[in-house]
Parts: sequence; structure tokens; C-alpha cells
Amino acid sequence: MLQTTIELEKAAVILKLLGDKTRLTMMKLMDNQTCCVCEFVEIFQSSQPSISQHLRKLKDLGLVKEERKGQWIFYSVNKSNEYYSFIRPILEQLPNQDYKLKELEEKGTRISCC
Amino acid sequence: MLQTTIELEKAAVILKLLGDKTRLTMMKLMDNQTCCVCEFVEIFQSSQPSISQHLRKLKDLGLVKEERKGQWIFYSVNKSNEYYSFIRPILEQLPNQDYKLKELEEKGTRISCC
DNA sequence: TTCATATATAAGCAAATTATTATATAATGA
DNA sequence: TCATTATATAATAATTTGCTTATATATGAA
Repeated sequence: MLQTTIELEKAAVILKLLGDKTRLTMMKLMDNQTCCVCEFVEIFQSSQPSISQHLRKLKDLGLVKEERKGQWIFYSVNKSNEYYSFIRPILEQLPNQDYKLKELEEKGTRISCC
Repeated sequence: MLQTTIELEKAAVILKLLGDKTRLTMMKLMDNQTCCVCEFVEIFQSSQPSISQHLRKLKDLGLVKEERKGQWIFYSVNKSNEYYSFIRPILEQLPNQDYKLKELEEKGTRISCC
């Protein structure tokens, strides 16, 4: 079987991180799109520190990358991370969440912020 | 894309369960083999109630099935569960753990018990 | 420089999770 | 029936997690 494997302990850590509805939805969104913190705050109706803390955990594992543009910091899935091949099949099986960003665009809150 | 999707909330619950080193290793083992509680107790050097509780969680989600044979209860991955297609690609990427059972066989503790 | 906005971090707390200890149930064999 | 073995469950304790509140940092604009 020509399949790369991932250390079991590392896999468990990654799966635990993905095993949270907010983080999992974020990852699915960021797999297609680049998002900033304030968008997540609006999408999930969560506090800004709460969103920042979720992103911090994903970043600490290297699953996402950040890019500052002025005041804003844009996050996206780090597809060159060595573990991306592990999480990709998981994300692929999740229903697309892009409608959440579309809703922001319709309300004008996507443009105003980013 | 001809790919079935899984509800996001359900996916998060499953990933959280898999996001534990003991449970993840158990699932990888049970994907190939049928194991009983006492084997897991020896493999993980954990208490019997701790192992039973991990198995209970996996069973509650339908991820594993049990079959009693005399005093022993054998557990294995429930491949007819509707979510097996979701977890299979995850398990496939994990390194094979069968050596753990081989070690029991060499020590004679596999046969004595099951 | 000062103010406003976006984001990060730290501390504290509540909720959830895991392990332990004690006990119950079920099957086997003497 | 009684003792033993395998497993489950309940109660509790210990640990971890996630959120809130408060504060700090960084950028841009007035």
C-alpha cells in the first residue's frame, strides 16, 4: 500500500483539535477561502478572544498560516504542512461551508471588514 | 464530486472521540483484529474500567461492535456503521499496530485470555 | 501624537473529560 | 452452590478545555 503514515500520537493531537465544531468549520472554510478573525467572530457569533484562541491552537500545530494585511490578519489552511495530506480526506468529506461567507457578503459585512 | 458528506456536528463528535491516543490505537487495532478488554488492558497498561469506558464511548457512537464469547467480550470496528466511510481514510493513514497483539502472543497472554 | 480598529494574550472560572476506586453483573468451573 | 474471572457501571477526584473579562500590541487615520 503506497500510503504515507502519520505517527499515532501526532494523529491523535490533530484529531482532537479537529474534534470541535467551531474549529472544524473554520478549517473547512479556510480550505477554500482566506478569512480574517472578525469574519469568524460574526459567523460563529463568538467573542473575538475565543476565535483567536481557536486559531492559535490550529496555528501552533501548523495547520493554518496567517498573513497580515494592514490591520487585518488573514488565515488559511497551510497546504504545505506535512500533515495536510492527513487532514485533507477529512475536510473533503465535510459539507461545503462557503454559504457562511456568502451571507456576510450579502449583509455587506465581508467587504466592510476585509 | 461524487463524495458523500457527513454532517459537520457529527463529524466533530467522531473526531473528538478519535482524538485520544488510546482510543485511536484501539480503533486501528480493531480495524484488522477482534480484541477483548483484557488484551487492551495489557497493551495499554491501563486499568480495566478505563478501557471499558473508552470502549463504551466508541460503542455509543456505533463505531465498534461487541460479541460475547463465554466470559469474554470481543470488540471490533463496526464496518457497516454509516460513518465507517468517514473514519476509514483516517485509520488507513495510521501505522499498523498489529505488533502490539503479536507481543501478547509471544508472551502467551493472548492465548491464555482469548 | 492621539484615537479607533483588529487582533493577541493572560488570568480566572465553569464545564467537560479522564482516571481511579469501589461495586455490580455475568459466565465458568469445581 | 460457591469461587473465580471478565467486564460494566457508578461515584468521585484530577485534569483539561473553552469561554469570559481585562489588558496589551499593532496598524491606520485624523
